[in-house]
Amino acid sequence: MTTRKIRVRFAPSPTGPLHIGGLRTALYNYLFARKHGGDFLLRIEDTDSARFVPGAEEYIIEALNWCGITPNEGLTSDGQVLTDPTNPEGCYRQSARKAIYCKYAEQLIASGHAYYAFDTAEELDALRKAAEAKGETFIYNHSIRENLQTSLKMTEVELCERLKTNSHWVVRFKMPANREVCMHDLIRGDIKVNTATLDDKVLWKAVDELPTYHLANIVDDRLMNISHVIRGEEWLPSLPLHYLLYEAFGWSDTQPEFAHLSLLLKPDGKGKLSKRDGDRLGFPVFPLAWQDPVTGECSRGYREDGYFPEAMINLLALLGWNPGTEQELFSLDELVQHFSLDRVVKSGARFNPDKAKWFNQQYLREKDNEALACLYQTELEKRSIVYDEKYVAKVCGFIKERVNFVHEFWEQSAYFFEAPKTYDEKAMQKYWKAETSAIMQELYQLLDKVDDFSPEKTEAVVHQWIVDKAYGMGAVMNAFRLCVVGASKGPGMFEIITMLGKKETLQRIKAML
RNA sequence: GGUCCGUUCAUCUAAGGGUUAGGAUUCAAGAUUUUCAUUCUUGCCAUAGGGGUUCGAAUCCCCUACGGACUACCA
Repeated sequence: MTTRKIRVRFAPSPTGPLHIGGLRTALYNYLFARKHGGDFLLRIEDTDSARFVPGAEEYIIEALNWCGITPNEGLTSDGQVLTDPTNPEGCYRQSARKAIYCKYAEQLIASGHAYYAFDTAEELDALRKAAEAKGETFIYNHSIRENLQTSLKMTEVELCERLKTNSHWVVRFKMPANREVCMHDLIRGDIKVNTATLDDKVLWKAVDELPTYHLANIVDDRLMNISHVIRGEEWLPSLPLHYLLYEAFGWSDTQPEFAHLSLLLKPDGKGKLSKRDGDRLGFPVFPLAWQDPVTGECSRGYREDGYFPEAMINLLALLGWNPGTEQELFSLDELVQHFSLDRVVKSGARFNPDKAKWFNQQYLREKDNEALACLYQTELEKRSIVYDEKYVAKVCGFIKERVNFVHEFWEQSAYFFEAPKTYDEKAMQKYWKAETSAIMQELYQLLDKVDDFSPEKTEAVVHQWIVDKAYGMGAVMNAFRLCVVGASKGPGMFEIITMLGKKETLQRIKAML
């Protein structure tokens, strides 16, 4: 192992909102960088002009920012570019780096590792169909490139003429006919592929006159001194090409190490997690809500659904990685401390919405009452309910173990702010008997005489009365709860009535008489 | 079809040749509580199948099955 500085990048394509699988990739990159005191850069791979979606880049940056996994180089939260002083290019959006890639594409052609191809999409389509009809697979490689319109069989002069008159050309990589490529992946170990099964990938596109992922990615990783490429498994089949590209450029010595992460799978059924699963099963697949600028279609987000970013990070971290201990709750800093690539799981992980909720619940409970009150206040304001912070904080303390999300607070605590409007039917049937009214009447009179409405005092008085009359704890308290809460739920009754005060408590009993 | 990757409870995962295969989520039961929730206890539930190698295999090798990714002038 060399002492090379650890530098990793998250390199999304701005073709839509960032998926939680992508977010996990970003997280692992971030953790790895911080663990080793390295750099984490954000590079935007916008070389597909056809699929570019306005707003996607901003979305990606905001999502990373929300999770607290911000890059220390490249595009940052406010769209500002943080530049590494040793990187004179200083640009992290690939569309702006066209001239750089152009130079390297030419270098590859000059060295005989790539060539110009003039066939059109239609011609290739026809060839593909013809092969299919014969039951064969069409591969654009050595066996076919000699028969096609390429620079390989043209003289310098012919080529110049052709390039002048025909602007429609691509640059393709000249894949060796039969070579074993031996690769190494930090998660999967050694992998071997024969180039005979590979094709002459397009490196430079004619349609938008931009490089493809393969070229831009290799050039940038080299120029930006990337030491480790941590990316999704969907790139594994391209790894031989990437190895060969490094070799063709003569860059094998500084070639980064690779780690391919398995994909996130659907909670049920077959295949990888998709946007549709979220809609179908009722959970978000995106960190932030997103409205498609073209169709206007809306997708929900974890943030808007009430998840805490800490919970999001925690659950994503454990989906495909484990610390080797039984600890499950990790702050971002703790994750940094414990993270290691060799504890990343090889197999794909099904996403589990239940566990996601559980994580949120854990984090909600750990928050102090004041912080929760602050969040709850905005909910209360929507209902035009005004109470002071201290009261709301106490309410939060009473209910935080009964909910998973802040938006469930109201359902669990409305009775702290207004008298019940309805009474739970099943509870009424169970606890409201023929004699209950009379007992509540007595309770009303009993409490009316108590001036100190502290939990200790009211409890002492009511207990004594129940014992004296031999009414039975359950019979009285459950009915009392129905009067005050309207349902069979909530913390201790004496805590509740202290919060409400004497006047409100008596009114609520009276309403049931 | 081809290439590559993968396969331990329903789900996320631990066990890097020797354990009654462990934990968490979900689900179920019980205890506690004036109710609900919490908490606690318990239960259900797994090494895909078949061959090897070995005194001994979830672990190493091979085959099969299944799953996934890729197979674009998309990333």
